[in-house]
Order: sequence, then C-alpha cells, then structure tokens
Amino acid sequence: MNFCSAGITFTLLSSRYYTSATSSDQALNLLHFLKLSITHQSPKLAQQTHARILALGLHQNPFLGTKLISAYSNFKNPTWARLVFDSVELKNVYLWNTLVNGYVKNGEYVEVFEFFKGMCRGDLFPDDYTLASLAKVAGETGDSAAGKLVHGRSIRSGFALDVVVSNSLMSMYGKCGSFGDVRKVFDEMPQRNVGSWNVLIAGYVGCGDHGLDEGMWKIVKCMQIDGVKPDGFTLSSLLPLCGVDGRKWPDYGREFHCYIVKSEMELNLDSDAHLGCCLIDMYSKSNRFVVARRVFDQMKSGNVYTWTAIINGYTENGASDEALNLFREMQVRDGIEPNRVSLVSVLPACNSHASLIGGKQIHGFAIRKLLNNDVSLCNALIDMYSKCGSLDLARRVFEDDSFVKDAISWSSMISGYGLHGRGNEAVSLYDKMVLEGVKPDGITLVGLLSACGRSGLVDEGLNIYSSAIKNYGIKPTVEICACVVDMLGRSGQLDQALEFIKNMPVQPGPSVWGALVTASVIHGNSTMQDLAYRYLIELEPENPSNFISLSNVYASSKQWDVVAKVRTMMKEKGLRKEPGCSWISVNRTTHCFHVADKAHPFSNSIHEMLENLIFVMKDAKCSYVEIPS
DNA sequence: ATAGGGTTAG
Repeated sequence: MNFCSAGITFTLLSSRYYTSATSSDQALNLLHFLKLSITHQSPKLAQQTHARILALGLHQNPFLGTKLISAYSNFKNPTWARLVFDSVELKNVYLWNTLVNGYVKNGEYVEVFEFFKGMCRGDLFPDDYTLASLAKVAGETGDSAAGKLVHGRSIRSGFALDVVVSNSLMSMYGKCGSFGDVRKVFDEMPQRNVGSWNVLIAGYVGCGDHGLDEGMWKIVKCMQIDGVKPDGFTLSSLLPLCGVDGRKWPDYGREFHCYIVKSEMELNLDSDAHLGCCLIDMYSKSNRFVVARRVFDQMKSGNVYTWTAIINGYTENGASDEALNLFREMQVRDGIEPNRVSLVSVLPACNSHASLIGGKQIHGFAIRKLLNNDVSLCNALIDMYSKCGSLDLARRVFEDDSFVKDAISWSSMISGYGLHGRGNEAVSLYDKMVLEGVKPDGITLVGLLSACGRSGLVDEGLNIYSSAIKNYGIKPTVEICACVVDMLGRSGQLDQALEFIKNMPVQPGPSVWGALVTASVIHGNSTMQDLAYRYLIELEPENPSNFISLSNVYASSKQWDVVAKVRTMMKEKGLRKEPGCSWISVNRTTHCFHVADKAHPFSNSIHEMLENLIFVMKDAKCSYVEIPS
C-alpha cells in the first residue's frame, strides 16, 4: 500500500499541474507530500519531494526545511537531516528544535548538547521544546548533572510551568533513579495531564520494590479522584505488576482487562500491540494461559511481539508442543520473522522435549541472522544444549568469543556440568569465574551446590556456601538452603541436615523439607522421613506429588494399608496427579514411557537391556539405583 | 503551515 500510494503521488508531483501554481502554493503542496511521506513511511517519497524542492529553488523555505529534517530523522537518517539543516541559511528555533529532536530520536545523544551550545551562541533562545528534548537526553544517558542543569534553566526561563517540560523532567529524574525528585516536580506542577500521572507511575514501578505496595494504589486512586482517566500507557505500566504476586493483587489484572474493554481501548493501537502484549503476559504469568490465548486470538493484527508473548506464555507454563507449533505458525502463516526475544522464548521448549534437532535449527537460524552475539540468546543456547544432552555443544557456545559473557552464562555452564554429574568440573569452572572477576549470584550458587550434591562433593559444597555468602554478599535463599540440605542429606548426614534446617537464616519451605524427605528415603531413616513428610504436607497440603511420593515409600515397604489410607486422603481432597513420564528422541521419533509401561513394541528388549545395565552399574558400585518395576 | 513528554515485550 505504501509503495503504491508513493507511486501515485509521485506521478502527480511530476505532472504539469504544478508548473502553473504560485511558489507559495507549490511550497504548501510539497509540505503536504512530506507529511504524507512520514505517515506512509515512505523515504522514497521524501527524497523525491526533496529533489522537487531543490529543482524549484524552494530549499530556503523554513517550513519545508523543518519538515524535511523531521522526515529524514524519522527515516533514521540523521546525516541527511543535518545536511538539510546546514543548507538553510536563516535558521529559526523550529529548525534547531527539529534537528535536536531528530538526533534524540536516533539515539545520537552526544551531539545534542554540542548543538545546544551552538544554538545559544546564535541569537536564539532555547524554548520549551528544546528543554523537553534536552531533558530526555539527560534521562536516556542517565546524566543527572546535565538533567539538573536543564531543570534549573527550565525554572529560570519559566518553561517549567509547561506540562510537557515538567513531564520530561520527571521522566529524566526517574531514569536517573531519583524518585524523590520525580515526586517533587510532580507535586509542584501547576497543571497535570494523563502523561504526568503516567510518568509518576512508571517512575514508581521503576524505582523497585515499591511496585506492589500500598503507595502504588494510592497514586492510581488519586489519579482517578483528580478526574484523569487511565489510558493505554497507564495500563501497560500497571499490568506487569499483576499476576506476579497473586496474593496481594488477586484479580486486578482481570479488572484492568475489563476496564480496557469497557473504555473501548484498542489493544493494537497504531500497529503497536504493547497493551495486548501486556495482557497476554499478565495472564500467562498468572497461569491463565487459556485466557492469554483468547486475548491473542482476538487481536486483529499480530506482530512479532504478540507472537513472542504468547509463545513465551506457553513455554513458561510447560506447554512445549504448543509453543513450538506457534513458533512455526508465526513464520509460516503470518510470515513473521522471529527476533532475538522470540528465539530466547522458544528455546526452553526444546529443553523439555530434549529436542536437540529443534534447538540446533534455532541456533542455525540465529547464526544466519547474526543474532548469535547476544548474551541472553547464547545463555539460552548453553542451557538448551546441556539439557538436551550435549555438554560439548554447550561448552562450544560458552567458549565462543562472539559474545560478552555475563554471570548467567557462567551459571548456565556450571549447572550444565552439574546436570551431567560432573561436579569437579563445575567447581573448577566456578573458581575460574571468580578468578576472572565475575561476581557469582544466588543462581550460580544453586547450580553449583546442586552439582556438588549430585557428585558427593559435600565439603567443597559447604565451603563454597559459606564463602559465597561471606565474600559476595549473596543472600541465602530457600533454594540455596535446600541445596545444602540435599547435599548433606544425600551423603547420609541426615542429622547435620536437620541441624542446618533448624539454624537456617530463612523460613524452610517445601523444597527444603522435600530434600530431607528424599535423603531419608534413600538412607532408609524412617524417623527422619516421617518428620520431614509432616512438615512437607503441612506446608503443601494441596500438592499431589507429596502424597504420591508418600504412598510410593509405603508401597516399597509393602505397607499396603498405609498406601490405601494415603490414596483415600488424596481422593477426599480431590487431588490428582498426572503420571510422570520419560521420553527419548531416536531418529526424529520421540518415544514416551510411563511407569511399568510395556506398550512400546520393543518393550521386551528394552527391559532386557535395562537389566543388563543395572547389573553393570551395581557391579561398578554405583551408590544407588532405582529398579523399574 | 513548521517542533516536544509517557511502555520497549524474555
């Protein structure tokens, strides 16, 4: 459509019709074409009009000059914008402001303050438009000193009374991390609009852990008392806060959705689907991905962001099949090319399927699209390769110099070694990480401690635990403590594990008691087992896995009466557990196995092989082997 | 007739 309209207008442009018009009429018409070029996103039309302007000798017309600069800036061509600016002899404040704003839009922040100086050297005074742009630059670059200068100048010149200038200043303070100043500017504003409230809310969200507390709600309430209606921007700031902690904000997400529907807000306004994405994301995060899907299906036009949001929703909810299907559909049906985020979102779907081939295809795509220098993507690849069984390929991504490794890259690789039972390598990689000056975080520690636990490296693990907490200020989380309990427990030190739980710096959660349960079952300590189960079931009375595990323990010691009791209890509570299964992909076919499953055509030979393997393992004095029934 | 702020999707 764009090209078409550009073609038609060009025909008009070069027709004889214009030759008889006066020069001011011509200028007006050319201005119109420049506007069209911007609304239709046609750089070609802008260039053609520019040629016409030059041919007709209208290039000193300030209106045309300004529009040209604005058009070229919109088409990400600040160099040409600058050339136009230089060619206009009498530069007015509009021309300056448009160029400055063009630089801002294209992220050329360094130039802006130089320009500002140049502007002040002439006879021109920076006005409210200039100040708004400057404030934005200070915010984007996090330069609070510059921001304060802009603020001072705004006050002295009286432009701080302007709503947009003050909004920009607030936004600047928010980006510089001083929420107090955001609030101060807001409170002192003589008049506010919905944008002012939005900056305040965004600043409040951005300043961290206040996100969920009362203050946020007070702001939203005050906004309504003030008679300002929340708009799409407001809601897209608020929606990400919903669904994260369902306990505090039970159904606000749904209420916001209702509000959006009632006020007839468009989910994909102006081809921007941000609001729709926020809804999809919110529903996915609150485990309501059926609703998320409905929102997705109802949106008129999907773009790469909406597709990515819904794919991400499916992967996070463990629906890998659906995620992979959608990933395909997005490309085949809608012809949308996945971006960096889409790839990062879909990769975990390969993990749970152990789909090495799918993961490799995505890796190949990333290389072709030159996306493989992105940390997040490489981290996802490391994770995918190690979870799909190929530690070597994971290591190859990790060793590649084409991306800058962060703490997550190291943690992923360390966990990979852990998953493959190579605790010693995990530990030495951790040592290297520390040596290279990369600060480990809580996630690193979880990966490393579980690696130690799996490989029986108890003393190493305990040393690492205490040194990490002391030297790197890592807060011992429940997950970390659960790893320590697991480590101690698996090695048979059940009493020490219990002692650790008693003195733990955080409240022991289900994962902690679960670790103790597993350990006591392995080591046949029924006293400890009963104690751990009691806590576990008290904490998670609705989790069917706990009851199944309890019943399995009694089943293995043939205490069928207790088994029956547990099963009845589950029935009374209405708890059901999807049976777990394992699968393996051989020659692109995935074979799935449940407990005691004899359905596979080669079941007999599989079991025969399994028994051989168990025999070999027992002979090799492997610590414990679960014998399948 | 010409110019400005608010979200950036894991």
